[in-house]
Amino acid sequence: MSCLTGGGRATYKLDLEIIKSPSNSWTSQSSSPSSTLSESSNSPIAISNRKPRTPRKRPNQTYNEAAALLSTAYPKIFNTKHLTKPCKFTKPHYPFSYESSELVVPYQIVENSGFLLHPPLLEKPNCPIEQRLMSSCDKPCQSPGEIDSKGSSSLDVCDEFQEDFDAESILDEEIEESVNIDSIMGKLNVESELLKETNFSFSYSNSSHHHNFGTCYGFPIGLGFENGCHQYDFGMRNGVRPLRNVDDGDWWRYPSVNVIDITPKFKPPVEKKKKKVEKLVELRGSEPSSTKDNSIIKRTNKDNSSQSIKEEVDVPKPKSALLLKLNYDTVLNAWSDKESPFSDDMPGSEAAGNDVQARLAQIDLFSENGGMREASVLRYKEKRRTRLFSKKIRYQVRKVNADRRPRMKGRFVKSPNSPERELG
DNA sequence: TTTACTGGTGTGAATTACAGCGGTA
DNA sequence: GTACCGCTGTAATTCACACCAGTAA
Repeated sequence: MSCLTGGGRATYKLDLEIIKSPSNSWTSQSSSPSSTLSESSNSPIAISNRKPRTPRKRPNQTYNEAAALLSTAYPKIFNTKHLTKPCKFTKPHYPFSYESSELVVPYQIVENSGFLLHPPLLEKPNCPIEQRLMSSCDKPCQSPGEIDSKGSSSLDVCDEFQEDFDAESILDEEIEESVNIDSIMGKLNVESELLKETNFSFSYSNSSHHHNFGTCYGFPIGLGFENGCHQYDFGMRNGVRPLRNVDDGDWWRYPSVNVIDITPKFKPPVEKKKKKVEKLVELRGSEPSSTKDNSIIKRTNKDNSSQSIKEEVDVPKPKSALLLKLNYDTVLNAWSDKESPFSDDMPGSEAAGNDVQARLAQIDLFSENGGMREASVLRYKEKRRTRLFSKKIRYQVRKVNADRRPRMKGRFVKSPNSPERELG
């Protein structure tokens, strides 16, 4: 290596290029077509008819360009000063993977979108459900890095990820927070009209909006659980999800239930052709009965009250007896006197952190009001508050010495004041 | 006397993005 | 002829780790 360094940096690089290229083959200095020439076997002068490859964009370049474009077009909304270095893309998780039991609902984009979720942008969308569905349905290939807020608000997630991203911690978070009952308790304002022919169209209506949506993965919704006068429908993970019966204030920040875990798994179709044939048959033969055969639950909520009127055309009866029974009133009562676990001030809050132990001591773990859960949440918060991601320096003096030590290409070299040199 | 530790850089493995190609409808 | 899809190969990028000398433990 040292013998190649004669002519300075440029020569050094050129020599390396020549060495790395196959012998007797002339490679152009442009980076792209080398493979084309090398493929042309023996002839040293091989002319390729292939169209030269277009310059490749760097990863995240498209993202950055889009961000710049958006900031140019809408400087008030997309502020480039919040544009942080995008995180490395992770493998997209496929929401309907049948083996997956992950508790993620991919409707929020966190990674690589720091500026997109920055507080100025977090305005209430005009069309709530559309917003959700667009992130889940209209993007068949999940944007990498999409994660679910899973128990924390959008703002929390945003801050969390801007501060530090730790998959293990997220896993811990999900485990420790366990089942998100709170999201299950949401009361629905969803009116779903399903299954016209083979398409599932989701519709939603409240006092001011009514939206229809097209096919979304083609999964029927209507699976739910009953409790007293309520019947709860579970939207599919990428479809319509339960909405809280709250005022329009923060509904879009709330987490949702992962329906995959409570939905009977069924196998994907084996053959596309067969499916198409069945589809045609169904279209031709069973149009009148399609609305009867499929579960359709109409739910209207005109007065926005908790007692939503239910028009049940045909009660869904899941074949498998996987039905979640939830004592809604009891859960509500249990949580009524507790503040939301997601509304705390996170890392910076020293007072809250110092208070954790005291609060833990006061919690009756075996009370019927969920003391175990509160303790678990507090432990988790304390753990998250005190976790370290940076390198821990155990000996500060060694750091000082290392900083003073001379280096050559990052490696320590003998200092001019070393005893050996003095002796020599 | 031995060993662990300290930080910046180089390097190879791993990962990701994407153009190009062939097959099919 | 065209569009779509899946596969393959390559370039670009990220990541983890070794390396080095001096010194405290």
